[in-house]
Amino acid sequence: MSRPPSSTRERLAENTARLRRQHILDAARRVFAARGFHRATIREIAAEAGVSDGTIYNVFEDKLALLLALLDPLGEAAAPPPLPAEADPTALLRHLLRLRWAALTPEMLEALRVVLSEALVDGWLAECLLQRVIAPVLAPPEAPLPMPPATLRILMATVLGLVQLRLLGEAETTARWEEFPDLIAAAFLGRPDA
Amino acid sequence: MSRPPSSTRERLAENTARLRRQHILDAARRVFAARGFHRATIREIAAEAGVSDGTIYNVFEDKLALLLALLDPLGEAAAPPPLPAEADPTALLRHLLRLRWAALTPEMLEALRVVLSEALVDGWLAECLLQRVIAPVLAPPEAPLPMPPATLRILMATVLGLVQLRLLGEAETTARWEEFPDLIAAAFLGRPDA
Amino acid sequence: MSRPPSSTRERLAENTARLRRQHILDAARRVFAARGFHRATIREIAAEAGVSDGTIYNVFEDKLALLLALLDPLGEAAAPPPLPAEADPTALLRHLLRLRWAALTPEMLEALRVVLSEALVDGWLAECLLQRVIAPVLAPPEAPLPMPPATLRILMATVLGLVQLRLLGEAETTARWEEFPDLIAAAFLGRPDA
Amino acid sequence: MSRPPSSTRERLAENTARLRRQHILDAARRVFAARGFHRATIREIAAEAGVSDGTIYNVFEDKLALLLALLDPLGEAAAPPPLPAEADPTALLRHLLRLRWAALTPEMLEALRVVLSEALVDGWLAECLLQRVIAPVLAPPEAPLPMPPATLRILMATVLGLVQLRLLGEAETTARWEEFPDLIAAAFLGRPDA
DNA sequence: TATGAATGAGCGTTCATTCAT
DNA sequence: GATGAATGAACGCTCATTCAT
Repeated sequence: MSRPPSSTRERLAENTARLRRQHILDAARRVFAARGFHRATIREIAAEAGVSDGTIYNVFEDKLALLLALLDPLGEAAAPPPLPAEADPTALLRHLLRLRWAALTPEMLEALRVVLSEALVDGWLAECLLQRVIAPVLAPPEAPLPMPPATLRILMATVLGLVQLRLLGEAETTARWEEFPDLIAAAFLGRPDA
Repeated sequence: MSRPPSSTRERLAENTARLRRQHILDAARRVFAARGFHRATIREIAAEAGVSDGTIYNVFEDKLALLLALLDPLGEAAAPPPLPAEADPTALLRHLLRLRWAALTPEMLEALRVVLSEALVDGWLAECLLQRVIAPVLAPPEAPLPMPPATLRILMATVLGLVQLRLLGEAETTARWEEFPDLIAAAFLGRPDA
Repeated sequence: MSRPPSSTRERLAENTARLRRQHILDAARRVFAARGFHRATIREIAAEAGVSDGTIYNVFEDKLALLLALLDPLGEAAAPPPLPAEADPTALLRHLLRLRWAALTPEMLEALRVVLSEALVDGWLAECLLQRVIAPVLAPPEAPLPMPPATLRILMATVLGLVQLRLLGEAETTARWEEFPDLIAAAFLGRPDA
Repeated sequence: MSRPPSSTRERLAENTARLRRQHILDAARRVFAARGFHRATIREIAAEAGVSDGTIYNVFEDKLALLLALLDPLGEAAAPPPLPAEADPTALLRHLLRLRWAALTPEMLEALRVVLSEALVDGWLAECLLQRVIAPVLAPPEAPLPMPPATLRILMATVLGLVQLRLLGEAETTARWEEFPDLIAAAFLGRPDA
């Protein structure tokens, strides 16, 4: 009855579906971050996304699936991009930290807020978080900066803890957020002049 | 039945009340830690404490008040005990960290689990946590180890992040938990040969 | 603070609980019979019973438990009372059928309506119905009237079918309801003068 | 693309429509029988029929119309076929019952399962069932076997009750299903020596 | 005409809180 | 005080039905 050949039509529908999915997911991330996983209601998320309750269930299995879907971009952020051939370990660490910092967009922080919150009291989600987000950082396929496991944990903990302080709204942490990559690198390896 | 309450009886009643309050609070901490604040029900907590639902409301305003009450021992732990007159900054930092570690009893970790989880998504609780627990550490009345604010945040974040990793069940962090005070001190100030 | 010793108080509470349970069950039977199991809502039943939704769940596990509880009086009705020492098989059969008929009170018919309706499309409920209601009739501990199994089924089916016709509102069946015990007995064994 | 519809094409389309209708109805019967009217979803029926949800609504008004449509073949089965000129009433009754039994195909039993289930709790459907299926049996245009109305009800009830016992899964009834026409005839009219 | 995503009313159920005893 | 049954608002989720394509 209409012109477009099925493959075009199909691709259009697929695209629409992907957009709708992302649209709902964005709404979920915002509402979850603002209210927490349990206080957020499906109706709120649906309203934020401009769809009806039922539509969410056409795309996601249930409320928990919305939360799990927020993990995906977190995992992708763990992939180490470029990789400069730096000689100086401090400069290399600083570079790596800046990359991490660049990945910590407001959206990412919103997602982390709710995922961390829930993972603290949900063992299964904690495991997902560890395997899909934290493990790739702790054991990268080709670590450019060799480091003993415990030190790696300490470094990871520092980043994680600063994210936490910022999410809690600690004033100084928020105000000087951009300085931390350099400061951490200096605190850990640096101070050649100290 | 008898009117004139003796002071002994009053003191007894007061003691009983305090005990009951602590008893309920212990139960709340355990149940909150095991199930999370929202999944935990007043009924579960009452059962764990061996009292009836209504009794909890004789002692606490509402469910949130139970959570807030868990903050108190956290705040007390921030008070810096003894204080040795150490000359070596690394040894001093190590000592301070060991004190923190000693304060992180299983009960404290249980309380942190639920308080951190909820504070991430409840601004008001986050503020309470910052003022009553984190601020005392970040700006101790008499800092024995002078440190710029940002560095203090980094140190705090490292501890907080390790607590988080442990609460998430990260294997290596849990296994080597006791080593971290020394490792952190070494990572931050150590390297006498660097 | 009050007079009645605990055993009296307990007995009172127990009695109240039993009454409330029966009250809710009566309401459920009426609403289920009028609307069917699935169309009936917990809210309707609660309103009919004059309690709130939640109260029903203090007494019954879930909606299905209300339906299952309707089976109990049906099972009790199967117990064969007195037992006259009749010589004439037709008279004995007539007597047994009259007993069955007497058990088919309006309340019993309401319960049968919804239980039969649901058992037809729910294998598990059908099994419950067979074991708890139908089996005791088909294989009574001491059958006063020896009968081959197939004949017993036919007799049972006749009763069941008449109940069904009446529940469907078949006019003639409803109008002459009271005559059926005698008519069935005559049709099966009787006609000494035919 | 071409306007003038040939009568052949029209007939083809009509045939297709009839086939699709029957196809959907078969699927509905199977799904209704397996899950019950209310538990069955339009989506399940559509999947079973291999069409989409919307297509069902092109053919049937709504979900209830699917159930009503299941009544039609039940009514047709009531039409008395051949009719042998038997002299012996028992043989005649046996013959009639065998005809009924032959009509009780698995498909017919599936339809009866859901129609009886729903008619028990839906007065309007019960009326349809009585008028279109039961009445033709109770008052056949030319009754070959004269019988008083109450006896006719008893006979009908016996058949209906056996169908019910079988649908409930009563083991003996299912196992000896084929014997019942003869057994009923014998029980009602038999016993030449009585 | 066939499709299947969108809709949203309405369901069963939970649980913090109250209050008569 | 202590109790625990009663409450009812609010939740996650379902699914008959519609309608743009």
